[in-house]
Amino acid sequence: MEKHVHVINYQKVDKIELVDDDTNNLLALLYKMFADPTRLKILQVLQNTELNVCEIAYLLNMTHSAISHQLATLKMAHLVKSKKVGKESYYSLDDEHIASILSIGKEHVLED
Amino acid sequence: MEKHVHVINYQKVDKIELVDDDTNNLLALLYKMFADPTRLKILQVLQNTELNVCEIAYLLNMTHSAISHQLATLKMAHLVKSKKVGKESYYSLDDEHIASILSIGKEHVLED
DNA sequence: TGAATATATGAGCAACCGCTCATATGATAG
DNA sequence: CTATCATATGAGCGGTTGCTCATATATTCA
Repeated sequence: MEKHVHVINYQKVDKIELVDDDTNNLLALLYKMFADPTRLKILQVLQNTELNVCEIAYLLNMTHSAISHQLATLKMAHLVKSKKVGKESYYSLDDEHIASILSIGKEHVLED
Repeated sequence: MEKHVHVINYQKVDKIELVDDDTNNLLALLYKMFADPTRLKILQVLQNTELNVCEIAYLLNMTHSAISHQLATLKMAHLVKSKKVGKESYYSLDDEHIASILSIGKEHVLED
């Protein structure tokens, strides 16, 4: 870290409170789930209805393996949940904030 | 892509419309800006007031270079803007959706 | 002009990420 | 049981990212 005297307005700056690091890392982890086109598409198609791995792979035109990996990631982040029905696993959204986050993002993207 | 016959409910699935890829990639790019703890902190401190590079580096306890790089990234994504005042560059938020996205994320993180 | 300060920027590197491929697990049907 | 299908999972590889370090640019002041 540098040791110079800098142009810092301490009166202004020292009033600013930072979110604690743990919360911040969790936040970053959450947004990271939305930061990949594949995961975004998965979350989008699950907004309509629950789907199994085959159906998602078919919709996104990707391998089952790739989809399964991403679903595991999304599940760890508590954004989707799954239920077994026979051989298939049906996935659905597990968070009521997902739709809000997606729609605010879309507002930003579409207004340029 | 696999060639098997899968358990796909086409009646259900073929009704689902995907967002076009360009929009989707832009969306992912936007969320990527929130997916890093350093950038998150920068956006958080700028919610209070405009700040120069030194002030942000001081608040986050990081080098000026690291902060400057991240600010350039955030500027490219149109999330912050800057104005020159003498030797200093003052950065501020450049998007009214940032606060919304941050607060919804916080709701998700804090309710576990 | 020259020194000092504030910021920007390029190169480089370790760590991470998203895919593929191979393989394992688990369920159902014969 | 065995074969098959659906999914899960581990290893590994190429591309990306976020930092550091060195350097460049820009502004102010003596």
